[in-house]
Formats: sequence, structure tokens, C-alpha cells
Amino acid sequence: MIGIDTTAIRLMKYKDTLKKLKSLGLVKVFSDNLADSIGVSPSLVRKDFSFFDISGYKRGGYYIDELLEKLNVVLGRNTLHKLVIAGAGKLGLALCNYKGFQDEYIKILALFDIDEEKVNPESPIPILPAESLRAFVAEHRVTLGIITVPEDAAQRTADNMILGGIKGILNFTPLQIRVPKKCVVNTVNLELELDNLIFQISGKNINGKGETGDAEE
Amino acid sequence: MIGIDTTAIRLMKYKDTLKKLKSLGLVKVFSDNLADSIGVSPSLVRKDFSFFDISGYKRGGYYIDELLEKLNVVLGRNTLHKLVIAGAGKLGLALCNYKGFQDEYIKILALFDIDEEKVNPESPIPILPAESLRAFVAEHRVTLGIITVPEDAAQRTADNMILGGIKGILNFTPLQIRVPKKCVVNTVNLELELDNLIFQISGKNINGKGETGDAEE
DNA sequence: TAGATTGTTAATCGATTAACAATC
DNA sequence: TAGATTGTTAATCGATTAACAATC
Repeated sequence: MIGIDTTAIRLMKYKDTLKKLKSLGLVKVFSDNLADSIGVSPSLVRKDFSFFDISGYKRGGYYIDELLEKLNVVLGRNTLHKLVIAGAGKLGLALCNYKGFQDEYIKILALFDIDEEKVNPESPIPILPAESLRAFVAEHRVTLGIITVPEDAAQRTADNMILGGIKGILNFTPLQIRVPKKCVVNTVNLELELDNLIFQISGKNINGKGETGDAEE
Repeated sequence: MIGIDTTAIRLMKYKDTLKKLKSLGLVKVFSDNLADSIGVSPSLVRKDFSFFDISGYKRGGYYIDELLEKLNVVLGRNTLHKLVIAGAGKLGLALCNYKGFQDEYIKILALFDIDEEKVNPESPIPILPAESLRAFVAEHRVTLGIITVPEDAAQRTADNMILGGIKGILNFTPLQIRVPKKCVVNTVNLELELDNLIFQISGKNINGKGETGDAEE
């Protein structure tokens, strides 16, 4: 939620809608349709596409297949992304099996843990010793890493990932991780998500100053 | 990331900084200090506080203890919040043990699952059958729910939670859940977080149009 | 052709910052 | 008192929307 690019998120939502429209047999779509489906103005839809040099047909809208393909390119979904997870605790294992991460273009190669008891190279997705992280990443040219290790090991783990050649990190610790400019860290702070929920329901009960969510009647 | 109130997030960051300053022995803080620590202007810090009727002392800044207490009230951290988790899969169990959720003012009362094999009322945090969710929530006056069930059961689960009296839901399915206006749903879409990371590193490699993260050299 | 939709420029809106009077 | 910081109003900035010429 911090530093997240709102345009990219809209592109992903367009993609979702397009997939649903396609499954209904539709072939073309207008900026107006997409705008309605995700709750923005048609101008913004056109501007988003235009920004990424995706053009439609005056009077004819956009062809769904064509649009999907172009969005996939922009979103990086036309090449395979290799991924490792540091930390084979409950969260790491949960993410490893998370359905949303099973995708043609995402491959989870291994988990890593410092605890020898957890190491198991024979597991369907091997669990390897933490000290082999950097070499593994380098050898397999892994580009994405997920960090679910304890807070005090987070920065060290990130450093190793980056030395190995990882370009993007999804960080599940509440810590602010520092990386070189050429890399990206996105932090998912679950604690903050819960805090935020508590704030919102507290606000609703006490006075009108709490913010409204994405709820509807 | 969607519909999140940026002010509340800043308040939480102020709180974090304040706790750290306090642990260093500091007693007072100026809007300038807090602004630096979270990367906004001092005016915004003062405006945030002023919005919630938190006032300081001209020339004297703010007293850390006083500020922390007031922030806790605004953020709802002065009363106990009862919580249940629907779905005792890997993610549900991981969250149940998540350190960030262990807090004086948060109490996880139970998990619920439709799978009888998983049910275990004797577990430290009991795992109960899904059909008892609504009654349990009502009986214990639970106000917060976390949803980690499969997508197709998400809306039904949310409905039950709300019928039981839950006011805020943290939704881990990619589905848009509909709730009455008096309730709040925040969605943590892990799939989208990974997608977004992929977009960012793809953008960095292909052209200059990808967005930068919160990284630094 | 007439009508409809894109692509883009100008206008609006909201959030953040700068500036400054009040005052300790 | 003189100097420094708050609280708030005006200015700025960026993101979204409205409007419209181009054109299929």
C-alpha cells in the first residue's frame, strides 16, 4: 500500500475485466465499459492505454484479445519469472502453496530456511539451507524474492538476494528494507492492514472522522 | 492497497517513530522531527493532528506520551478487539500465529473451517466447524473477521460474519466482497502485490515507464 | 453522411506544501 | 524580549475528469 503505482493496479483490473468479458464471448470493448467496471472515468482508461502506447480504433473501441496481449506485455506477463522464498515458516509455506501465485509465468524454485530441521531438498518445492540462497539465486538467475524471515534477519536476507541478482523483493516484515536503486522492494505489512481496519471501525463508532472503505449497501 | 486511508497510515507511522523516540529517552517532539522521519512536510504532520483535535504547545512541540495516548485513542487501540479467522488452511494458521497480530488490544478467539479433519476445539486457539461461525461471533461479540477461505466461499462467509455482528473484515481472497455500508472490508490481494512487483521490474528493464518503488541507493 | 468513439488538451478536484500570524 | 514552533490559510502540485477535435 505504500509506494504502490496506482496506474499499474488499474491495468491489472482492466485485465481482470477483459478476461471476464472474453469468457462471455465479447470481442470488442469501449473505454466506457472498462471505466464502469472499475469505477473511473472513460478518459482515464484511454489515458492509461495511451500512456503505454496502446491504441484503439476510433468509433470501434478496442479488441479484447489485442488489448489483453498488450497489457500482458506491459505487465511483464509474457516472460517467465523465477521466484524464491526466504523463510520456510508458516507464512512462507502458505505463500508457496498460494493459488494466486500458481501461474504460467511465475515459477517458485525453492524456499530457504536457517533452521536445519526445516530443510528438505526432496520436497516438491525444495527447502534449502539459508546459506545457499545467494549462490542458488545466481546460478538459476532468479529475479524475484519473497521475504518472510524474522524482522532481524530481513535486511541481511535482502542483501543476499540482491547480491545473487534478484531485482524485486516482496517483503512481509514490517521493516523498511534498503536496496539499491536498480531494485524494487514492495512491503506487505499485514500488521498495518489490521491496524487500519481497527482504525476504520473505531472511527465509524466514535465519530464521523473515520474513513469509509470500499463497502456498499 | 485499494481504498486505504492514507491519513490513518501516517498516524500509524507517527506512532512507530514516537515509540522509538520514547525508547531513546526523548520526552518532546516537534512536527519537524516527525515530518523528517516519515518523509512528509511539517505542515502535514500538524494538519493531521489538528484534524483529530490533537494539539501541541506553541514553541514547545508535542509531549510524546501525551501524543501516543491520543493517537492510540484515534487508532482504536484503547479497547480490546475480538477477532476470528475463517479458514484454517495454511494462510489462516500462519496469520493466527503471526507476531504482528499479537497485541494487548487484539485477541484471536477462534478459527473456523468447513473441513472436519481440521476442526480441533482443544487447540490453544480452537478450530471450530464453519457452521458455528455466526453463533460464535454473536455470542462472543466479535467485531473483526479475517477471511482466508477459498474464493467461492468468501461472500457467504462474509455474510455470516456480518449477520453475527462483525464490523470489519480483512479479506485475503481476490474477490470483491460486498457488505452493508455500516461495515468495512479491506482486501489484501497477495496476487496483485506480486503482479505489481513483476510490473515494476519489467518496466525497469524494458523502458523508463515503469514506476520506482520505495527503494534507495 | 450522421453518429459514435478515440486520443488529447484544458479544467477540476483533492492532497500536500509553503507561508505566516498567533503565541509561548 | 527575541526566537521558535504551532495552527491555519493560501498556493502548489499531481491525478482525475470533462470537453472536444479528429476520424472511422
